[in-house]
Amino acid sequence: MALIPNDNILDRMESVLNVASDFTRLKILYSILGEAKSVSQIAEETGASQSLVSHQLSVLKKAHLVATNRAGHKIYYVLDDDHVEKLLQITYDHVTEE
Amino acid sequence: MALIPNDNILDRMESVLNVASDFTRLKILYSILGEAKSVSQIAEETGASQSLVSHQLSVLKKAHLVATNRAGHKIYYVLDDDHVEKLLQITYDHVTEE
DNA sequence: TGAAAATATGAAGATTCATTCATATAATCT
DNA sequence: AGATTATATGAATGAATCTTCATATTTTCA
Repeated sequence: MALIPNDNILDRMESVLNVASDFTRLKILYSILGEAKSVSQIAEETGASQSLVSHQLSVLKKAHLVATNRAGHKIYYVLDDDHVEKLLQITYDHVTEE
Repeated sequence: MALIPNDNILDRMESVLNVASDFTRLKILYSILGEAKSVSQIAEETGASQSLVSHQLSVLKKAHLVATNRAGHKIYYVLDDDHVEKLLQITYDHVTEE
């Protein structure tokens, strides 16, 4: 009964979900959930290479899923807003419940 | 600070999000949100071809985002559970709020 | 200024995937 | 059984994308 959103909104929804739907990027998002981390910290914690983490962070940033704070020559990444954490939580619930 | 879920859970999360992250499939999900619809009804409402809708419904069903009820020679599709509707709502909110 | 540390970027290969077209299966009705 | 309606499936193609390797940029400090 709900109306289908217009194409512009669907395109943006597709983009957000698509960016979230990757093993490495999910690991990165969980890595910085609740605590800002630098690129090298993220690489170490996720086990992914520096180059891969940097590439994927730029994808996440373009899609506004993460944001940055510069401190010296380190760059700290954080989740962009609460929606991202909620998205992770609901997806987690969906795959773990029953 | 949150622990990164194990690889098995991340794989399943990636799969759910990936399946949701497609223009046609998003249209289909909204089409059956709140009301079961047959394949032909979905095709008409979304403007996608019968073949494409059938292909994408099978993708959605394999990922447990939709479920089916047979009635005569029509097959009615519904959202699998509440998480799917919540996933749509949060993603919608993320792209429309500011 | 030069070296070192931290991050970003470009190219390339391999894989995945959305869509279309044609055809097959399944169920209903006469 | 045959015709019709509803849905599913297989092959093929073109486009998108994840990852690695090599290199570039940026910032700090001696």
